[in-house]
Amino acid sequence: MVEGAVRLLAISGVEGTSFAEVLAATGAPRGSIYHHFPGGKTELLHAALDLASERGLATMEATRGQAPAVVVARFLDLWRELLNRSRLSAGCAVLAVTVAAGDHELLDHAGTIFRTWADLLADLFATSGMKKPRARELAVTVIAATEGAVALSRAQRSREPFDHVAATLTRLAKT
Amino acid sequence: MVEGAVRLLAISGVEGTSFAEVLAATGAPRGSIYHHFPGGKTELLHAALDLASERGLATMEATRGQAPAVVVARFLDLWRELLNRSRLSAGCAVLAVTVAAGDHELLDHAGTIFRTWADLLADLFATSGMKKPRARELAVTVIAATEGAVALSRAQRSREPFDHVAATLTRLAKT
DNA sequence: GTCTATACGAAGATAGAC
DNA sequence: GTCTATCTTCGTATAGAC
Repeated sequence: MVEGAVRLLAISGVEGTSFAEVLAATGAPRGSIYHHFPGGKTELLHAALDLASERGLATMEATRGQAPAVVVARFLDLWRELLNRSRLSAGCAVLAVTVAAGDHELLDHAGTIFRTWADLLADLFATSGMKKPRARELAVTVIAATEGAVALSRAQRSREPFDHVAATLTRLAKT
Repeated sequence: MVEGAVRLLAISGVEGTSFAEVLAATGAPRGSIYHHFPGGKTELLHAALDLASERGLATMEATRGQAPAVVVARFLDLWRELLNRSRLSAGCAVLAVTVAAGDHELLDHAGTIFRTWADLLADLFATSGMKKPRARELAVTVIAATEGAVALSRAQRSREPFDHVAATLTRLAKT
């Protein structure tokens, strides 16, 4: 169910992620929503954010010890695969929550996730010998540019924006 | 009223941009909504997108003839001012529509706007003598990275992400 | 735990008076 | 053109049976 919420967030945004849609997409039993999520939709969204966050972190962590260019390439792969699998119809669930922002705590949660991602990326870069200020700047840029690129590619139904950004980020990571 | 819709989109997203909110924020008369917008909320959102698009284009066009670094700096100023004025609570209205995506036509409209922005930016770069492939790649990267940076700064309630991205983009435009 | 039924409110949209 | 009132739909949330 949380899995379904992440998928729906990426495709339809927060308002498209209603219980009815989640149930229809996952086949989960209607009667047990408030048994598992006493906090209702807000709690479901928090759980979805945590799941999306975990996946990003795990993918990045798997590249520890490798060169910055490899780390960046793997990060880009993650999003390229999302675009390909969904045929350009899915974006980032965390960004969806950020932009919808019905609730300050949800916005904070999304902000914390972005920060955690940047912390990990910067750490991975620094582990490869990159100086810390530059590692942090590159980490933040990679995340921001990729998030924007995924959104643009989705809106334009073309991978052109993503590919241009990926090329630029790859170059940045190598120099 | 369209003006108010743009503001609300940037702050609260599509679901937060209800007629009630728009009216409360603008003082517009309730009875005339469907007189001016027979198409209802969808039409209002399209109008808001057009207004947001125009503003971006006008700001960029004003830098025609100047060096790429100046064009990029002015583009970044636009968004930095938005973050500052709103005390990090506003984002991009076009991105808000992109992510909410209740309607395919709205998504297409948002995509067209991003493409138009990129076309203009690339043209401005090329006018300064930059080779066309690089001009296009830089244009797309500037837009994607800036959109992502604004979203991240809003979520984290910190201008750090934006400032890092701005520094990187400024460097890219100079080389 | 999961079901059905239902209460409650919010938001989009319409009708008709002025 | 703008007003008030109202209708409908939908989504969240709750209650109580099984």
